[in-house]
Amino acid sequence: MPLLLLKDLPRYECLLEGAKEFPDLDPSACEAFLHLLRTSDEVFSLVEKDLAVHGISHGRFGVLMLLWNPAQRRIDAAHAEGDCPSGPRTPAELADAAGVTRATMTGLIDTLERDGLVRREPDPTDRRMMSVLLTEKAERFLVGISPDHFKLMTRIMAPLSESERKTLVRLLTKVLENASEISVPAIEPARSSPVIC
Amino acid sequence: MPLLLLKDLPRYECLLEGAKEFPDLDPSACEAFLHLLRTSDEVFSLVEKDLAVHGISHGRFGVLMLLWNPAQRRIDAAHAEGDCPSGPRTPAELADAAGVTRATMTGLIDTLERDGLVRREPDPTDRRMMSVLLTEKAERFLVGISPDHFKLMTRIMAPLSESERKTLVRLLTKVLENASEISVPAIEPARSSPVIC
DNA sequence: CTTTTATAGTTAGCCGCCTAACTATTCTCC
DNA sequence: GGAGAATAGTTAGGCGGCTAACTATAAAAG
Repeated sequence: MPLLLLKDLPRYECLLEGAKEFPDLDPSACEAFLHLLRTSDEVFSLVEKDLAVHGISHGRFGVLMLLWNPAQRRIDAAHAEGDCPSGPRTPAELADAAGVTRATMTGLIDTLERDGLVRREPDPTDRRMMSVLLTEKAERFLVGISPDHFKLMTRIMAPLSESERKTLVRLLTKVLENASEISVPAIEPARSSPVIC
Repeated sequence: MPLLLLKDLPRYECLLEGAKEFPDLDPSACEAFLHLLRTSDEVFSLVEKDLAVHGISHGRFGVLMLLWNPAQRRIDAAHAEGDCPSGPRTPAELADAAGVTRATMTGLIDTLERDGLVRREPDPTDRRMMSVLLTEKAERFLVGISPDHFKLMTRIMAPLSESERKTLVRLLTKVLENASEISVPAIEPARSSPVIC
C-alpha cells in the first residue's frame, strides 16, 4: 500500500481548528479516516517488508495464495460444495478475485512465470482462455513461507483482545459496506491538469 | 492504495478450517488483519477516484496539502508556537512528512512543477537545499477541492456514531503503535527469486 | 587548511498499478 | 451461416512507489 500519507497524524485540536475554517470538515470523521489509512499503511508496509525478505512482492504473493488451495485434497475427498470453493484459475478470475485489472494480472503472471512459480496452459475448450497453474516450486515456497506470514498477522493484532478484534471487524465492516455503496460521481473524466472549481 | 487483496474476504469458518492445517494461523487475528486492509483499500480507492475527477493523484494532492497552511495567517498573527506548526518546505522534509523516499518526492515535485502548482527555489543560505512553494493556482485549486474532500471523508465515516469513531480510533491506535515497534528482521536481503525455506 | 564524512537532491532502472487500444476467439441473432 | 457484439488476453505507455548510485555542497576531523 504505497500511499502518500501523513506520517504524523494531526492532533484533534488541529482538526477542530480546521473545522472553524472549513464547515465541511467533520473532526471525528476526519480523525477516524486518517487513522484508518495510516494504520493500514503501516501494517501493509510491514507485510511487504516481511515478504520482501523471502524475495517476493505482495502482489505476486497474493496471486500464489489465490491459486493455492492446501485444503484441496480434503475438499475433493469430502466433495464439500461451495464452502471453500476451488480457487480461480484463469487470469480474468484471478484479476477479479484480487481486485486488479486484467492487464495488471498479465504482468504479475509474467513475472511469476519467469520465476518458475506458475505456468500458463491453454484451455482445451475455449482457445481464448488460459489456465494458470502453480508449479511444485511454488507449493514448496508457500508451505515454507505461510507459517511466518500467519505469525506476523498474529503479532500485528496481538495488542487487541478477542472482543476488541470482534469490535474492530464490526466497525470496519460498517465502513466497508458503506464505502462499497458510495460511487464517486465521475461526471467528468480526469483531465491532465487539476481543475480549478 | 493499489494493493492486491482479496475482494471477498474468507468466511470465518474457512479461517477456522485453515487453522487446523496451519497451527500458526490465528483466526481472529487473521480476520481483523484482512478486514483492516480490505476496508482501507476500499476507502482509499474511493478517495483516489474522487481526486481523479479533479485531475490530481492522491500522492500529488498529499504534497499540496503538506505545503498548504490555510491557517498560516492566523498563526502568524497569533504567533502560536508549535500548535499547528508551519509545514515542511524542503523536498526532504516533505518526503519525511509524507512517508516516501526523497527520490519519490523528487518525481512528485517534478510533475507538480510541470503542472504549475508548485515551484522550486534555491535556498539562499545552503546551496544544497531547495524550497518548494505553492503557486497561486495551487491555492485556488485547494480552496476549490477541499470542501468536496472533507465531505467525502464525512460520508465514508457516516455509518459510525461518535462513540464508535472513538472506539475505532482507539483500536487502530493500539495496532499502529504495536506495528511501529515491530521491525521485520531483514536478516537476509531480498533475492531475485523466492527463497524456498 | 585539507581530507573525510555527512547531507540534499537528482537520476536510472525495476516493479506494480492504471487506462486504452489491440488481436483472437466465441457468441448472438437475423 | 455470416455480421456484429461480447469476451479473454496482451501490449503500450503513464504514474508513483522503491533502491542504488551519483553530484554538489557543507560540516567535521586531522
